[in-house]
Amino acid sequence: MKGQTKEKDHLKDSESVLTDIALNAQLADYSPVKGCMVIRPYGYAIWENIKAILDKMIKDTGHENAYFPMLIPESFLQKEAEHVEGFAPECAVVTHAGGKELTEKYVLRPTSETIINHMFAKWISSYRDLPLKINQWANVVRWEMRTRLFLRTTEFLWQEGHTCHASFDEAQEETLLMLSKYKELLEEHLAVPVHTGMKTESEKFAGAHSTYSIEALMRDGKALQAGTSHNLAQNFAKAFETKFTTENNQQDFAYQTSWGVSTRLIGAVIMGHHDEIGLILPPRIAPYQVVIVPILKKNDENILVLTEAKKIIEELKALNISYKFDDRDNISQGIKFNEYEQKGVPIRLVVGPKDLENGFVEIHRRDTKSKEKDVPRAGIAERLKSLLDTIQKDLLQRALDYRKEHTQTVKNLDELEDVLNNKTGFARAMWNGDVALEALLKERFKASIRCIPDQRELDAKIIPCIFSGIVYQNNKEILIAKAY
RNA sequence: CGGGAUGUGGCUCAGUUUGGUAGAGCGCUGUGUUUGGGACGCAGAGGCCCUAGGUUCGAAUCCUAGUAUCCCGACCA
Repeated sequence: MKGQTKEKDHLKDSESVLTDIALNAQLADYSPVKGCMVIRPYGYAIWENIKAILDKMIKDTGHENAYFPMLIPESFLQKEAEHVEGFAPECAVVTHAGGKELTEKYVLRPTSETIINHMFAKWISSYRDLPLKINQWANVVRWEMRTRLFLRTTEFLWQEGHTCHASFDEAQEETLLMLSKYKELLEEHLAVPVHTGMKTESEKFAGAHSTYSIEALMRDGKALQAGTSHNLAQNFAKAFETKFTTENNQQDFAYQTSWGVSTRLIGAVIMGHHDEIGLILPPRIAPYQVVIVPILKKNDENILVLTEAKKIIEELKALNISYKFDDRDNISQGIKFNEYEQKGVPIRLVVGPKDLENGFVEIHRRDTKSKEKDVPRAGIAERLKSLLDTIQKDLLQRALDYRKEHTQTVKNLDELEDVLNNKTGFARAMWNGDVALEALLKERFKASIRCIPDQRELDAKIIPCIFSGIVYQNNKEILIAKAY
């Protein structure tokens, strides 16, 4: 009892919500190395589910998986000026191996544009070799000063897509296509609504021509960049001489893209769906969608209960519902209930002797915390299947409603301050594009321009630039928020 | 890299002020009684007290240095 109260109080403290949920739900644990985490089986299962969905999307859009090495010659990073400047401070470097100091140092990949371009240059010679569309699932290392479980760890897992095209427009099309796939992944499967849009110069990827991102809103009112897609144009191709012969027998540099999402998505799910008890998982990525808890009594009734539970399991399997059957007899059901609630299992199905006698079972919905007794045993699998769909939809709707409540249009800095400090969430505004004013946002409000959204909602002829107060039709619409 | 906190059985911590050779709760093992929302009894196992020096007859405790992790800022997916 004491433990329960303590945990609940803990969760109210928003600063430790992420840590508490990740640890309590056994998604991850701290490693002996600063900033690194161990992804535990339950957390990794979520990643595997996300990975399976996205991997199919990637393949369905014509990409192939490959694997490039983790060690990159240090000189590679230096070939692209902006790139080295952006990544040098956060690179871990291998200086010794085989008991000797290395002549050329190796960088643990912070991202793979350089080594991949080195290979692309060898593989591409003609426009007939294009487009070349590669993806890899890998780990990367970025020596961040401050880390948080899932949201920012020293080593993390991700996928990075790298493509080469014969024209800028084709690369641009690819950049936006993958951005839209990310949006689909987040909204349809993780139930996390996102804004798509372009990053400002100061926020774009080091070495890119332009960067697009998906921006999600967490339940604490902060924004999270949940994925990025870059049009690299010819920046890396020029640095690595990734050239091809055109149809007209001219030499041209390849037009490239890169795009990635990481285990940060699990952080997005945690911070996007939770309550005072703990995690709430969307059914489509839950390691198990239903947990079956039998009520055991150490007598003949158990045989009935266990036999019936096994039958239900067969029915769930037939409908492709993933499940966990917890028949441990040394733990009371109360503890089990609490454990699976903290883990965010979408539905709990309780199978007990008294209910079964009357042909009933009991269902508990994690997202609404509602319990339904006397649910007919007959047709339970179909009932659960449709309930899972409902939960998936409701979670997205809940997040959409939350985002709507926490998005305001602001016309001046006072209104912005009110949103950032009191209402929290996104502020939608107009901006004249002045970089100095963007920097002021960070200094004065500790907020940033999350993106120039694709979905415009403001009228540039009416809403003035939030900094200058001037109305001008070429002002850009922006989304401002405090971010992770 | 600054600021703060903390390193004691698997976990959460007490003990440190005032040195005397280590405790509690939970968990774990066995066993019995329980069982429809966090049960209880009995019997057990389990600890280089972060590391290295120093002071002392004697250090978890005092001194010095180091180290690690967490939290808060500057940097970032």
